[in-house]
Amino acid sequence: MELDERNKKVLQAVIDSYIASGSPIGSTVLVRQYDFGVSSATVRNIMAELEEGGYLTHPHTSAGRVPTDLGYRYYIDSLISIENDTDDIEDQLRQTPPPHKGDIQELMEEASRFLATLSHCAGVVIAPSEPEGQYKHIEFVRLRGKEALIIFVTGTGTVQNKLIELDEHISQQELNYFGSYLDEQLQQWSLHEIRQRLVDKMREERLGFTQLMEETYRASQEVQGRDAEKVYIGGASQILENPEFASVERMRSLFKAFEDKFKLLKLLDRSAAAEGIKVFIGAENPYFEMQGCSLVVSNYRVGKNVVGTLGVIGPTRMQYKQVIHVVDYTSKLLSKLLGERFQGSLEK
Amino acid sequence: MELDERNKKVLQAVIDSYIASGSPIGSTVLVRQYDFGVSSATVRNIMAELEEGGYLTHPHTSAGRVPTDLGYRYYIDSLISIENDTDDIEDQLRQTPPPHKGDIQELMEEASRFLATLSHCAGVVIAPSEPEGQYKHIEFVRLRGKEALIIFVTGTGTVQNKLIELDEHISQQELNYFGSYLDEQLQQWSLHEIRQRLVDKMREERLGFTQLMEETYRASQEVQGRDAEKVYIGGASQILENPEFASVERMRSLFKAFEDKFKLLKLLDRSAAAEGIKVFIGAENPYFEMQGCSLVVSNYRVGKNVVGTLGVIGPTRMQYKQVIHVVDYTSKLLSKLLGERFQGSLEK
DNA sequence: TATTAGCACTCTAGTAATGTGAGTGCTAAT
DNA sequence: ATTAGCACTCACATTACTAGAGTGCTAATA
Repeated sequence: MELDERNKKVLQAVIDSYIASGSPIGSTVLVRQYDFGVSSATVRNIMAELEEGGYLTHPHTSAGRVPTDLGYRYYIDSLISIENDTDDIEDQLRQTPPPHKGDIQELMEEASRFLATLSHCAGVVIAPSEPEGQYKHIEFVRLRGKEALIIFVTGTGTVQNKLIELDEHISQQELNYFGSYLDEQLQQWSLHEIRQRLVDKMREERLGFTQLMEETYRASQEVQGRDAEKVYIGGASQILENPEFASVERMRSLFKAFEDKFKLLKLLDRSAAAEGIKVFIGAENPYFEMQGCSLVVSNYRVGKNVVGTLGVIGPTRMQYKQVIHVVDYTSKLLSKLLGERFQGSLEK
Repeated sequence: MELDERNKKVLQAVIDSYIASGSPIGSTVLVRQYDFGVSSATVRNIMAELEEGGYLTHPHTSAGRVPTDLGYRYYIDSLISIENDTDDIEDQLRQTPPPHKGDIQELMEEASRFLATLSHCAGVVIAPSEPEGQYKHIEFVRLRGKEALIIFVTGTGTVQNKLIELDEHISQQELNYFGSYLDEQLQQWSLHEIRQRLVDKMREERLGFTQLMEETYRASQEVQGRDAEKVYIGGASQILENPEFASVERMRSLFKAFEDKFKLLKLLDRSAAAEGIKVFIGAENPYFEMQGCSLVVSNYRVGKNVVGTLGVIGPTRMQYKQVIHVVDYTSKLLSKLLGERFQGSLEK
């Protein structure tokens, strides 16, 4: 269904007004607030058309109109760019202290809180996966008995470690030897390649470190995914400020959903592939059965590589314009902050 | 005020019944449920006495009695041990999969969830601080430019790392040299002693590594506290199952409190000193202004050393008997699990 | 003297009755 | 095509009423 210019204007007005007030919008209120140059009766007719088109609904006969998911969709896709009054949020952006450098974990936590504070919704950040899994250094440390620790240091300064158990009784010297052997290899090869080469080496040469290699291989695989699995949720209580979550039942299910971070991960990961900002409205969210929630997601990158996802979860009735702006800003900010760290490692 | 045997029995009955039902307890209901051998009128008189003593209150004139904080206090201190019917919870304990070994972080997360599942409240665990800060190994890794990474490996296999910046341009060889020097020292000295010795050495001998030592010293201090600052909250949504948190306002403030992990940390740490299980009822909680919440805390240890705190946060009206049991059980379980890891390091 | 039966009194929670007002949808006039 | 006018609808708030659980007091009882 095509919308003519006037209908668009009314739809936008209804949604803007509804987002601002939270209660259904009636024709009289609308003409008083916006100046369409027509009477409320005409607006009523237009609204009826929009309802027929599926953009608006009625909670009940004698109530005003409320946007549907489709309405929001249209709003996001076609209407939101018409005007660009994001000055107020721009101010807030400048006033809110940005996440600062430090521990990667802290950075992620702060970023999620940053998102939450500015959007008044829950902020979500998925930790960066190491780009191409380049390691700068691999270290073996003997612990008691058969146990040893493999330490992976990435170019970004992230350190991962994994406890392994060795069958044979390998001395620290031997471990050091193997470690420096690996280090040498690391000068040329990415983790992915090393994995391959390790397996190859194991077949052709019968090195004494067969088992150790095998363990290292496994450990690197596990360690690889570990960071990427981390989901940081900040300011979840922000979302409760919203009147639509006044019902205890909804609140509870929302928080249950937050606790199941794995699902969230899947949800966000799904959108990581595409470029730019994505908005998922209400029932469009596949894994997130929570009704009445929207999602604004983007991803952040280092250089050309997308390394992580971040976004905002809030009620369907959220301040899309501002939230989109905030998410966009944060993703660029995070990319920049991470870029400063990664730079060195890429020129290795 | 002294309570005679019969009054105690009634108080216990009221609290038990109130904990079970959640609604104020009237005299008639009570005599029907428990057999005191007296009529409801007498029970009414007793209740009036108990109210005078401050153990019970009235929500309003024509309602039953509800325990006060003082009532709960008396219940915990004097009444709860009289009977010991924790068989049902014992069953659940056995049926719930215990936290298993693995990453320390995972272990903590699982422990907090374990607590939550069994107590139907929020579970809180504070990560173990390293006992006496013994390090097994210290490693330096050069990154780009002036940056370097110090890696601390504890006897328990926990790895901590800290990014530092060096003024001079120290080569990896020099770093290795200094690292092995430290490693050598570590054979004899605990971190605490090394700290001291580092400072001393810096004064008497004029080693070339002055700045590096200083950085290492600072880093170790920071790293030392880092783990202990971590608060794991599991199953926060469990607490919402409780009817007393039906009000959105209370729910919100509770979750806000959860987000302020630092306060929680203080709150729990305060109780870490004392032995055994501690119960803080309602307004007894100092930093936790949240009304109507109780806290059951214990700590866990490795060998003789208390290394961390764990507990449960729930409504004042919680199943104390069972929760206390669960917290006790979990603290012992965690001590055992950690003990298995630490054992090796202590015999170093 | 402690206990108990009986009864008047209190207060909440739930239900029904009622009114108000915002808002629609239709029709007829412009 | 637009608009004024009007009947109609429905949620929401207010009020009134009732039922019931529970207390606290008093007088009778063992």
